[in-house]
Amino acid sequence: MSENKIGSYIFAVNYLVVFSKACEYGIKATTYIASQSLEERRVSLKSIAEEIDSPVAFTAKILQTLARNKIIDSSKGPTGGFLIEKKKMDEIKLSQIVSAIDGDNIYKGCGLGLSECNASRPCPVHHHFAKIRNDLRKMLENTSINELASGLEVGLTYLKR
Amino acid sequence: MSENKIGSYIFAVNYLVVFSKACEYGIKATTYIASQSLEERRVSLKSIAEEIDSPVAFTAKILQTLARNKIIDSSKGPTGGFLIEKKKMDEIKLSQIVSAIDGDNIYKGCGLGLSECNASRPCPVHHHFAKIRNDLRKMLENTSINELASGLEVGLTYLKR
DNA sequence: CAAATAAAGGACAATTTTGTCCGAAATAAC
DNA sequence: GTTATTTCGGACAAAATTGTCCTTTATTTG
Ligand code: FES
Ligand code: FES
Repeated sequence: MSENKIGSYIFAVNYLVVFSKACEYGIKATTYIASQSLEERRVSLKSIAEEIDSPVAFTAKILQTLARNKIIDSSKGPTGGFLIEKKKMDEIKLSQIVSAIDGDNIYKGCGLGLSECNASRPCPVHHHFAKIRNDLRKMLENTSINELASGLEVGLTYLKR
Repeated sequence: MSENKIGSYIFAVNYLVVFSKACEYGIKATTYIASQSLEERRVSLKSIAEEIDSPVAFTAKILQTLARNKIIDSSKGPTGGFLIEKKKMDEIKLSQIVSAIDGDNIYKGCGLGLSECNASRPCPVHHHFAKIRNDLRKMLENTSINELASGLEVGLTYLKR
């Protein structure tokens, strides 16, 4: 992380963030749970946090949100843990995870923070921006958890470094 | 802004943020200053903040940073204010503003927060993500302030609403 | 039924980002 | 030189996000 000064204060940089931390953890957790569900294994909070390299308690909050949104299935008690039904894996898209965690009305925002992105009254970067944002939206809507989990299972992708 | 619950707390959502607020204000301010500089007018902090609809004191910090980075020119005293030399406008790209405010090593980050984005050890979304991030980088590197300022001057684009 | 286990949930703490306030320094006009 | 104006810079405050701790609730096993 580079440090840069703005006025008197220093603030550490968060890259060209697209997802919040909560979302990052949510996507990674869901992917990991799915990959284990492919093998009929329920996974515990602890093992998830370890596998995706995330703070345990914070991850718990996110999993609760995902469970309330029926994206993942949770059960308490011994042998409990998290699971995703195989038949649902193809239906669950990245966009749903993002919506569950960061709320709806996502892709709508103006790149320069205008209260509304509107092509008939565009901000200076609208034309440049809209295409990229649209590509991102499409990508999120077209990418299924099944796809991500498969890549992980086969050892093609990784969840930590 | 939608409200969404994560666990016990409620947090307001910041869209699929790409720029920080500081960056947004920086881009808008620079664009406005440039559009006025095309007409040989220096502009004051106050008028900038008003025109781009941003908090005055916070905007001041950002303008200071941009001035230190020689992206804009500032002068004190009566008749003082901010200015961009016409001959520099073609050279100043969005990427420079972003770097000045949010620091360097921007476009490098992994979409899922891995410590490093690495194609030979990719995260599950790397393949989907890299293209979008690259498009964004190119866009920022190719868009000049002159271009943005011209659109604004002609009344094709807007800075608030 | 008791004990052990694991998620749910509430309260709270740390950090980061955003935003404010106010005096200092520079400069132009008188 | 004094005054008015405008940016600079430091300290501080608020808000949002990220992260922790601890108690409760559900469930399995013996
Ligand atoms: S109006 Fe700014 S991105 Fe569309
Ligand atoms: S490794 Fe995650 S985006 Fe490249």
